[in-house]
Amino acid sequence: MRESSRTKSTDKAGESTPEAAAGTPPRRRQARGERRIAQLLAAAAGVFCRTGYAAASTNAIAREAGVSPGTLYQFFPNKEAIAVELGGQLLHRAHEAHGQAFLPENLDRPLPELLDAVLDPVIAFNCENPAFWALMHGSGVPGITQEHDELHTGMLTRVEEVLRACVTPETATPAGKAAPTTAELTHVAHMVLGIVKTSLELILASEGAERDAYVAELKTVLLRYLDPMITTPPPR
Amino acid sequence: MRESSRTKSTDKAGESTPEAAAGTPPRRRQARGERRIAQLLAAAAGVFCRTGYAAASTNAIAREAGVSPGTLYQFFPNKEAIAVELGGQLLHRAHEAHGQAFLPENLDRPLPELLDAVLDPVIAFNCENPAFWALMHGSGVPGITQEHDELHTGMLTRVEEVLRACVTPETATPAGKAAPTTAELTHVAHMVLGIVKTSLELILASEGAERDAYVAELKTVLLRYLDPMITTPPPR
Amino acid sequence: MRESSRTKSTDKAGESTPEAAAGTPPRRRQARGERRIAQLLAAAAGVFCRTGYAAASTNAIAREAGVSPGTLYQFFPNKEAIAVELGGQLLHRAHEAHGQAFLPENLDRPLPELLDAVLDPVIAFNCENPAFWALMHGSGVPGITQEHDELHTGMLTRVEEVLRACVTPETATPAGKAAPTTAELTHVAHMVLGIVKTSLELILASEGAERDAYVAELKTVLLRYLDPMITTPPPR
Amino acid sequence: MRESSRTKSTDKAGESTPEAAAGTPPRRRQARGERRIAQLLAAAAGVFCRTGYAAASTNAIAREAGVSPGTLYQFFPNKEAIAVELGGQLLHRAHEAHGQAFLPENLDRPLPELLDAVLDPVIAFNCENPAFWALMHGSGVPGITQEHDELHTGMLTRVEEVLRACVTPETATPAGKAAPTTAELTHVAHMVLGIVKTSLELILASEGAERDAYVAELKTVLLRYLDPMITTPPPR
DNA sequence: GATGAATGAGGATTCATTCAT
DNA sequence: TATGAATGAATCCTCATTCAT
Repeated sequence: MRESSRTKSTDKAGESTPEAAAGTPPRRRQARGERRIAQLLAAAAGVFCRTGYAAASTNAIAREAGVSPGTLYQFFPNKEAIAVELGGQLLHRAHEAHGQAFLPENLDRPLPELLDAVLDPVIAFNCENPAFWALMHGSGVPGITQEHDELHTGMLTRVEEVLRACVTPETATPAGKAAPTTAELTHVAHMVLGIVKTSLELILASEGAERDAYVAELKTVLLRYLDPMITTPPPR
Repeated sequence: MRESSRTKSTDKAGESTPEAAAGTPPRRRQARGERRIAQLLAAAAGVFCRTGYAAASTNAIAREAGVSPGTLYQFFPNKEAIAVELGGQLLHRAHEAHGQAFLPENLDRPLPELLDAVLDPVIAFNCENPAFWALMHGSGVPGITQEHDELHTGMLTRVEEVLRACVTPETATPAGKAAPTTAELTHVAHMVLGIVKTSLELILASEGAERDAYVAELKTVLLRYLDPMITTPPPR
Repeated sequence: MRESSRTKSTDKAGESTPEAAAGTPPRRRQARGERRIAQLLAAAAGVFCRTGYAAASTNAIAREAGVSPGTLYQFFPNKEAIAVELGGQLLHRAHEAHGQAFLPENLDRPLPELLDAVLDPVIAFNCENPAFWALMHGSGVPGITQEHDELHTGMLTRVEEVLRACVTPETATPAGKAAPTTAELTHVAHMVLGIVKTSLELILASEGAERDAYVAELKTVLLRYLDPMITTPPPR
Repeated sequence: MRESSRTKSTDKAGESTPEAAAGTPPRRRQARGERRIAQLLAAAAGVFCRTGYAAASTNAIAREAGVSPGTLYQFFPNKEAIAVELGGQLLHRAHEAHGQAFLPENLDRPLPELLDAVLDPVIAFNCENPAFWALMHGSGVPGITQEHDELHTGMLTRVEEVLRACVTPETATPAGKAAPTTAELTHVAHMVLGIVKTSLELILASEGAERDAYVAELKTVLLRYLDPMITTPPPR
């Protein structure tokens, strides 16, 4: 009964139009639709942000976008699809943002710099996309949850990689440190992400100097937490 | 549109019953009411736990409690009031459970012991009252939020007090540490609570040895975070 | 997500009421509900009759019953359930009505009388329950369709039985008639039912003398159709 | 609320085109329009067949036709008009197909032959145009109903004519038969059409040998029904 | 107090129909 | 003409809340 599936035909083949003469470009229609979709997604982001996914009504989203409910349903088969699409876009941007955070060259830098390099893009992204937060936590939408879990797992993996790289077994023991097991590393990675997450909440909820203070505090926490288990890279 | 309003003042001062002599029926009435309320709150706890506050319907709560919706409304003016009351009770139990955590004598003990003393009851309480978690986070309801904020503020205050006690200005500077400002203390307290909260999520989501590992990890994080700003109490 | 399932608890245990004193009969509530259900089914019958199942709106049914849409949904989980319940009741009555039509003693009577005996109750039932018609044909509801198919198959079987009884092979050939095969009998039964069905439409659409005329015409058709293949029972 | 209204008078008188000289473009236009209409009607036939009239959406028809909804409304003022036009065309084809059935010379042939002559084209037509069936029965739309009634009345009239021709009063009484009144004739015609209709359902639902069996059965029914009231034409 | 029926506004979704391009 | 976006009323259904008994 569902029709589902986004429109977004994007087939700008041009010449394939039936009974079209020659140089008649029958696009431009898509453009309006594309704009509407962006508009609707922006509206959805706002509403999700303010009320959360569950409490957000499609009518409210349509109203926020300045269109009728029917128009919304011309582009999205249901409320969930809006969240999925928006989530997908945000996730994509998140991946991009995080991509530059985990550059290999960062691994050689001392922990404070590494934290800056990794955290700053993540924080910036979340500050610029507050809807990301609203959608990812407690949307209850399978599609979103799954994709978010993938993102989360990805970050977990990357954090673990960084940790593993910084806690090389051979250099681990001068001061009698025991190299952590894989399970321990995973726990640490979970804790790190959790700390980042909870700090992000504080950061997003504040602004200006206070926000900066929380950013600094987050870095302090992680620095103090991780420093003892890290083999400071020798000065090159 | 929202009604809010506290409910059921629960002030069973006892003396107010006019025809009270010994074990008379009138007492029965109130006792039955108390029982109903407890029944309803227990049901609400279960439903909130399973579905979250927003998705929980009053009818579902009434059904879970084995009573009719009308009966529910005999004791609570609206859905919000249930959450508020439940939150209040959980808060109360939380205070009871945590009460011993913040005993003044703990303040004199070294940080690791203090952390044990404070965190263990908190963790135990949360493990035993999962509804507490469900209610406090993501209810989005003004009434709840307020109640939760009170709890949160209370804990914040206590944490701040502990911190302030451990970081007394006069003893602060031997190693050249600058005494933190009130604002800084508040930030730290927020961070500490956030870390506890996020760790609690990991703890509640795991069990057995893994749960223990996360508990240990939480303590490690806080220890390393707070240790540098604490004036180690001199051995008595 | 659906709750489904009729209410109709009907548990008039009486004494089982919690905290009930003694002779307090806590029924009577059911009575109102039962009445409402009947009311709603009657309203549904009317609306289905006028507009057909698909075009009938639940709001229209509720309005016809003089209640709010919510009330309707207190008793029926969805539109389909109304049709199923109504269909079930009508089917039940239909079975009752048809039950007396196919009494064994009718088989010995001459064809005209047998036709009277069988058709009159069927016709009467359909005239008194026009909703039956509306629901059974083209409702598209699986539950209904299935039950109706069962009814139809039942009637088919009974007609076949009657035919088989009246066309006994041993007496079949005095005039050179060949005994029909089972497949042929089935075809005949289908035709007979089809003729009844189509005539019923004409009968239901007319009234008074015209209706009687169509009834007579139906019997004429069947008489002439079936007579040649029937072994007239010898006068007792 | 209903719009009704016939559509697309299709009066391509030809002369009305101003700039018509020979094979000029203007003609093209109309030709294209004709093609579009045919396309749309074919699509509508398919959709009506699959889902029935009520459940068929104009968007679905447009999609099936490979055009946009706007285009559809360029040729038909509303959904009803599509059904009416399609019904009209089918009716037209039906008339063409049936035309030979009611040829005057058939009236002189003995009933079995007459039945063959009349029924075979009707059956063939319905087997080849299943949409006809879907449209005519259960559309519930005034416009359709009217159109269908016209068709039905037309067939009724023809059947009545045939009957009247075969049951001429003057030749009616040799065996003591009373000439039927007009009202009686109408009833008989209705019954005949009903029998054909119901048999057609069985025929359309089966295939191969079974279908043939039902065709034969239909003819048997009608033969036995009508034979007694027909004055067998004397051999010329 | 307790019950279960009653309410009605509100939410998601559909679809015939219109409009700008 | 053709397109696809836009509309909005109408549909089914839910649920917090109230009411009669």
